[in-house]
Amino acid sequence: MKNKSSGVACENVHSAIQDTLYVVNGKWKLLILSILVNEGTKRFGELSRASGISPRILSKELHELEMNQLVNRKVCDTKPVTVEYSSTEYAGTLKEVIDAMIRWGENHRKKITAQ
Amino acid sequence: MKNKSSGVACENVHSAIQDTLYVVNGKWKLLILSILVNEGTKRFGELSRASGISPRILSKELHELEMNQLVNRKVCDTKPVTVEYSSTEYAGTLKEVIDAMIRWGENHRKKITAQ
DNA sequence: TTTCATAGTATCCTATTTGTAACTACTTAC
DNA sequence: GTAAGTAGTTACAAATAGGATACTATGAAA
Repeated sequence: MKNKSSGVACENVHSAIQDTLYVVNGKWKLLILSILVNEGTKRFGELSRASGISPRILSKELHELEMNQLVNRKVCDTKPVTVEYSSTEYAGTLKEVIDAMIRWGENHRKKITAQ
Repeated sequence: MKNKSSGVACENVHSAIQDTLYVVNGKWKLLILSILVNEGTKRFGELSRASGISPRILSKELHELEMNQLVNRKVCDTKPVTVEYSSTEYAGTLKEVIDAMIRWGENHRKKITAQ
C-alpha cells in the first residue's frame, strides 16, 4: 500500500474478498451450492443424503442461502409434501468461484497424494 | 449417492470442494493470500496492519498457510530482525479462486447497494 | 537506563459453528 | 392402530474460531 494511487483499490479488493466470504463462509454453503448448480434441483432429504449434512445444519444453511437469494424453495403439492430446492439465477454467478475451487481441490489432492 | 454410475464422479467433485475449503477456510486465509499474491512480499507487521488481523491470529494463520506450502517465511538479517512473508509459486494456483471471489464480491456489493 | 521497534507468544475469554439425538406434524399404506 | 416416509425443529453438548490484552526477547537509539 505504498502506492497512494492504488490505496483505495486495494481496500476495495480486500473488502470484496471479505464480502464474498461473508456470504459463502463456513463448511457447507459452497458445497450445497455446488450440488444445486451442477446437479440441479434436489429435495431436502436428497440434499441431506448427498451432502452428508444433518437436517438441523442443512435447514439453517438453506435459510441463509435463501436470504441471500442464492437458492429457491418450492413446496410441492404431493403426498407427503415434498420441498424442492434449486439454485437461483444469481447463484449462477458463483459458478466461477465454485468451479475454480473444484479444480484447485482436485489438483491439490493429486499433489499431496503424490508426495 | 444411490446412482452407481454417477456416484464416483459426484463424490470426487464434492470432496474436491471440501478439500479446498479445508485448506483455505476461515475468515482470513484467502484475504492473506490475496494480499501476498496481488501486492507481493510483506513483513509481519505490515501484513497485520494491512489486513486488520491481530498478531495472535495472524501468526496462527501464517503457520497453517506455511504448512500447506502456500507462503514462504524468510527471516532477514536486519536490526531489529524482520521477517518477510511471500506467497509461494503454488499459491499462484489459487489465483483463479481468489480473483473469482474478488469479482463476485465487487458485483455482489453493487447488487445489494442498488436494492 | 529507558524507550522504541521488530516479531511474535501466552493467557483468558466469548462467540460462533457444528454435531447428536430425539422429537413434531402430516399423510399414506398396511 | 401402527409403521413408514415426507420436512423439518428442539434441546443440549462439543468443538472450533476469533478477539483483547499483556507479555517475552532482541537490539539500537536517545
